[in-house]
Amino acid sequence: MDNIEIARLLSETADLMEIAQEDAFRIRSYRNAASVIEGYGESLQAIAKDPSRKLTDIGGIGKGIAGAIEEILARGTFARREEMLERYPPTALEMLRIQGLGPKSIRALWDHFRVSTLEELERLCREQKIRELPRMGAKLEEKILRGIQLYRQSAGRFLLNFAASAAEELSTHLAAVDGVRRVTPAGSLRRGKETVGDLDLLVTGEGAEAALEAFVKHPRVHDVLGHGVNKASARFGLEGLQVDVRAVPEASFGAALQYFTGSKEHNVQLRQRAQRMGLTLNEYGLFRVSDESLVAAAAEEEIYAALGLAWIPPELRENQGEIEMAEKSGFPALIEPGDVRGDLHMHTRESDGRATLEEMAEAAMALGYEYIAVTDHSKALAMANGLDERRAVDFARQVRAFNAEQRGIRVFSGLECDILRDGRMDLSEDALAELDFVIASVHSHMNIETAEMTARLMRAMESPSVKALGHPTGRVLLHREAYSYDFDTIAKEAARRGVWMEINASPERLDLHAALLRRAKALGVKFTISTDAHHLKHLVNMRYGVTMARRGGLGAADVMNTRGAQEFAGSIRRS
DNA sequence: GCCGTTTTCGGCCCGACTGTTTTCAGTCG
Repeated sequence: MDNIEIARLLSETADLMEIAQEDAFRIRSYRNAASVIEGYGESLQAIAKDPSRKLTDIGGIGKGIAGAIEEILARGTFARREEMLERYPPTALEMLRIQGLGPKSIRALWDHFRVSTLEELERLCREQKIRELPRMGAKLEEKILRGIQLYRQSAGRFLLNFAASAAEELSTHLAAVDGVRRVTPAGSLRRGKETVGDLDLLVTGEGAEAALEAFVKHPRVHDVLGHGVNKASARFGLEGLQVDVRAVPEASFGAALQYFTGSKEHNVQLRQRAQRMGLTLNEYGLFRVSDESLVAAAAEEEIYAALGLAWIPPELRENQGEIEMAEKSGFPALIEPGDVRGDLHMHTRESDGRATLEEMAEAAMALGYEYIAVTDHSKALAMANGLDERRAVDFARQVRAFNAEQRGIRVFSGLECDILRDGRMDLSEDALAELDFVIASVHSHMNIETAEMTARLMRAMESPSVKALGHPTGRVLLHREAYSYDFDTIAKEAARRGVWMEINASPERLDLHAALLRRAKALGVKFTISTDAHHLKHLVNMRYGVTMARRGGLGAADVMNTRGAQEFAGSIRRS
């Protein structure tokens, strides 16, 4: 039982307690504990086992929740959660994910209709029954129907970091089997797609068949859907991510990797190309049609080369013009994780982060960064304890003192300043001018009309302090659509003013995405890649942002935080 | 349920929008 799962059980229970309308502060304690545990560096299981340690020494965990955690570690659940699940169906948790439905409405629906499935809820909306309840009407029925639709679209897909950590866990497990030569993720995970439907793992070596056996016996693998000598499929973890493990002969590894990496559309194009050349391509290799002789199979590079193409980075294999590029000129070098020299968006305890400035700086230094910008929220985000003018200026002073100590990393004082509804900055220009690096972000009024949102962002960029637009589309993967504005207009203006666009590396956002990155780059925009870390452990999410940049065809030169500290400092200096 | 203390009980974050109302509850961030 790892920390993430403990956190999930606590947070789930908090959701159910909310439906049960229990004391709001008690619920908050559960949520707070869940968030602390999720970001906690050490395994709670290890701490619980160690007689010299106490769970209650962790801030946010008191006697009650420590008891719950011990119960979870002993038997996988705890009394209050079980009690809640008896009162409300597990679908109540699903309903909470539907936008527009909150705990009170779910409670009312349950009390009056005993709604226990999404299908029933959908039917009640269509039959216009919801409006029979107090304070509920036609608009809400429509909103719920839209919400259910969005929920269904996102169901069965998983965030990139979830798929990556599942892949790592399983790869380690399978690589330990005797005779296994290598375990390689393929599919949308290898392409770095924002969300992953299922996970493909290729295993080579004499032990490959034994690895399939080990896979289906893994403690977190269940619901085995199929298990032969070449392939095993099953579900992984509580979330039920489908995983396909394939045993692949070493001699055709390249062909298999190419085939199972996809995308489907990319592969269709490749096969058509092969056909035109009198060749045929499948997961076993590239063959001559005339005499069925093998042309290439062992390595991807050989296959692409035999098709007259430069090797195509997996992130680009989406049939978006990459084949034409591979045919003509090949690719300019894409940005690599090692190119990034600093992280320019993170939060500390000053607002809604979990660590201090010093802790963040130290962790960033351990990652090899030369500099960071600490960018807490501004006061409009009251729930995040955002900074007002006085605190922002104090903070800048604090950062100057930190830098004076020469601790081996440079910190830029920053702010993620809210863009108010009318496009004004949340803090005065005087206060913003004290800071080194101001990101402007939208966190409210996200459903306004296209024209109004466009004007709002245009006005935000008028502030001379604004250096970058944070999470520029505002999308939250599997949860919320991007807000609507004229992207080209904003990108052009950003390019003209030298305002950079952020690639937010948080796996929930990955914002901007590939298509908009291409568009913005073509319009002359420069970018930053930053993690938006709220915990120390979020700092490692940088790699997902780099993946996104690669998918958008960016090189190191397009990204400002690949510059060394000196040069970067020069680029944010006020003229 | 946690925390911190003026140490065992009181405080814990809040503003705005939406859709439903006719003064506000529920949701969201």
